Amino acid sequence: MGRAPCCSKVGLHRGPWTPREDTLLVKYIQAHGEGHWRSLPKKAGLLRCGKSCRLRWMNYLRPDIKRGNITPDEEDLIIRLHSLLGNRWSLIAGRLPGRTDNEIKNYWNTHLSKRLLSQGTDPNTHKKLPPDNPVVVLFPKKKRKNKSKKPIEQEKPKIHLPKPIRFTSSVQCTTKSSSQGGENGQVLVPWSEYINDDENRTGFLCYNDDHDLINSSEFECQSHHDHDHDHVLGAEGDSHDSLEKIYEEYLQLLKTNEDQVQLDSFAESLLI
DNA sequence: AAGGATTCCAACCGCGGGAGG
DNA sequence: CCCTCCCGCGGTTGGAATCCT
Repeated sequence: MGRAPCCSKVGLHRGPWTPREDTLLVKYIQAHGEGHWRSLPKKAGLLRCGKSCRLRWMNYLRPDIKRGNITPDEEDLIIRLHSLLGNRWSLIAGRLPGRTDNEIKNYWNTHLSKRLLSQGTDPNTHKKLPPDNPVVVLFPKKKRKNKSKKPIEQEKPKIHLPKPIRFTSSVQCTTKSSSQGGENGQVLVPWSEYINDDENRTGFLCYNDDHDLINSSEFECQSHHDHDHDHVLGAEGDSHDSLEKIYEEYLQLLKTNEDQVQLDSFAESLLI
């Protein structure tokens, strides 16, 4: 007998979220906090399943999401963490302030894996491909209907690490200065219009003409986050050093778990 | 300009694991 | 233990946007 679906699909909205749905979700979470996703939609007045609400919040509406291009430093860190951790996107995302696992996964699949291949590196093993034996990688051209589960998973080192820590972002604010209207017809909705914010946060949800959320990241550091990691992140504008420190921190963790960990040769070479 | 091909990413799906009864 | 519920994760998909011919 199969597992029951997470929620009844009958009568529930699917597909892209509307600004109104975003508003309802943000308001509810601000008032009641995250969690209890299963019951959240009903209480919030949303015709969505809990998973959909959670995903929308985690990947799009959270105030600490950093939107915009992945920087070269972030790319470098993603590649190096992927070489150590494999497709553990949530772990990788946990070390990239303001980035979500979904975003990193998408970026890897659409940009980084292809770039590694073009550079003659196997994106799965991070080893150099033999030049006389080019691997033909079949990127799915379009819409595979075959829903068969993933094939044999590649061997990856078992790494026992603490749960990833989400960093709240203190990202450079591109729209903060334009208090009511963004550029190019963007509509900036102050966060305070969505929520009763008693945490003294500032920022906006930024919608364009088509009501697409462009940016919701313009927040100062929030009160309830791990201050022990603030120094790791460092000050704004010091992202390169911060990312380096994060990577160093990972290496340190790996060193302390050497008896549990079988690193692949690439990771081992990094530890020397 | 048209329309087919490709890219990109938000959203969905199913599974596994932890917590609690 | 076993079962159920819930959450979070990683793989996959749909379709809008963009590119190409």
